[in-house]
Amino acid sequence: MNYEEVMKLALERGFYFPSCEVYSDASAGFWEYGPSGVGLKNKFLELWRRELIRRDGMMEIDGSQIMSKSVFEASGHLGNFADPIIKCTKCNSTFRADRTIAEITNIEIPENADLIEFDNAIKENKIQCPKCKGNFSSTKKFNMMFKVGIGPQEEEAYLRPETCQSIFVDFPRLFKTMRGKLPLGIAQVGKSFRNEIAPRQSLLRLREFYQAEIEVFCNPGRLNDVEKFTEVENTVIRVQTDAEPISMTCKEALESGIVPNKFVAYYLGILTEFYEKTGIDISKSRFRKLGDKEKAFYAEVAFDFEVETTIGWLELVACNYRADYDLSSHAKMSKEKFEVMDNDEKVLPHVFEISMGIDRSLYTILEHSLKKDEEHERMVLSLKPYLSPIHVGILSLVKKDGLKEKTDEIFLNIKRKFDAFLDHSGAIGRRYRRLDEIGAPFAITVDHQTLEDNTVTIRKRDSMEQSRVNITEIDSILSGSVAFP
RNA sequence: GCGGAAUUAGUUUAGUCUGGUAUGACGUCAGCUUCCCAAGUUGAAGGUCACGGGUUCAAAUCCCGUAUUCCGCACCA
Repeated sequence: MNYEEVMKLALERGFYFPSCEVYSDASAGFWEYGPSGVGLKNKFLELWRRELIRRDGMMEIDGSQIMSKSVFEASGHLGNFADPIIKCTKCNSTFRADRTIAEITNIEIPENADLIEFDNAIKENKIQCPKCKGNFSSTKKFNMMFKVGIGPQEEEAYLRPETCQSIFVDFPRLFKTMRGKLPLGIAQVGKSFRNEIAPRQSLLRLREFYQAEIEVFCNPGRLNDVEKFTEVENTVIRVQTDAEPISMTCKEALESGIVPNKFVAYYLGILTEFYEKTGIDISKSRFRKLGDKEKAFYAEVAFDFEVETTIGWLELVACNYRADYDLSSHAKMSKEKFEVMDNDEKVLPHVFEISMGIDRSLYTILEHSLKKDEEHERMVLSLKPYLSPIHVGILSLVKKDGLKEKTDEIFLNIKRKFDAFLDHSGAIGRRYRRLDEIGAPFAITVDHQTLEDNTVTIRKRDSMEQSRVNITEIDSILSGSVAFP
């Protein structure tokens, strides 16, 4: 299904909707999750924990969203996260100074150069607005971080533009107190904030968004010393270096040199295995190897995990080999020691990052799972059972003759263990359709036969098939069917 | 941020040119009916027509501003 269909479902069924929508001064780029969206998000994260955090023996932390100025001085965000911007005084259009100058004059000025350099280049080459030939204002820095003032002195601090900085600054303590051993993965789920110039397309470009980030700390001398690589060596990943993505096993990707070492190959492998279990169509995915110009300022090697949707390829995860960029910067700035012992060797660990955009992932899951069943005139959200906001609908075929009471009793017995939804009202077909739209994989219906022999029917969402089971079996059937893989 | 289009109930939509407080569908709720796939039937709730200002006896409708959404450009760690 396309963006519009997903949007309609999201609004009608409580997946997500605009923030503060009752006020007309609500800002762009802020959206909230409704009950169905939260259900899906929580289960997605539980899957993430199982497939990445627990599988690899990582630690998870939960850091502050507001962090001090020093953190971002060290991280480079205060310098590099800002673009040099010029504005046309006539038509008010905004341009990147470095790119506009390069386009018109072929003079390359690094984006973190002194602002006066841009101004001089504009003056000397008489650069005018490409749109209206107007004159440019002097160059300014536009920083995408939200600045906040702490306490009555309004001490300068920032909302984090990525969650991972807490992982870096917490690393020395975590390594010491949690008996760390390289390689060590530290993960965090939380919100990040970026003052996007043009937020758009609901969950795809937000100013306040969820990330699930993993930073794996490693000994740079032992990047091919990865025993667990055998677990994924035959896992097929799709990699794109130039024109088209190609399917290959992790082993082939490693041997061909496209992926630099076993360490990176292993994580690309388990990441693919995770996404496969979300129900996203992996045949529409690719790890796109980024060229020097596209990479973030801290990355040595970078792969974007992207998935094709009806609105194009979406970047869901950024995989960056950040080397010792972060730890050495924080060590220098804070004067703390970030080296650790790896066996008998003292090393400043390198970092491989798996930075996942949760909101975009959820959108993609919805788009890939939402299907139109023409034959039965219905929309079906074919979520994996373990990701569905509702596991099971508990329905009475009719309300009378004690069926309602029996249905209530069944609901009461399972509601703490499963996400169950009780529904008595309206035609049975409509109730099934409603459950189909929020992705509930099962519906249990109480009918007259239930009162005679204690059995109910259980309906499967995708096939619409029904079978009859004893009430005492419900728990074990559901437990097996909605369990994480 | 620039240019264009749009904004009417939970969703979708008529009405806007030609000013007189709004139409239909689906959905929701309650009842009747119905032992299995959006059925039938009776009834109900839900809109200060995005927000602010102006013109007018009167504004969803005309004018101005703002916000948001979508499309293109630009941006995107």
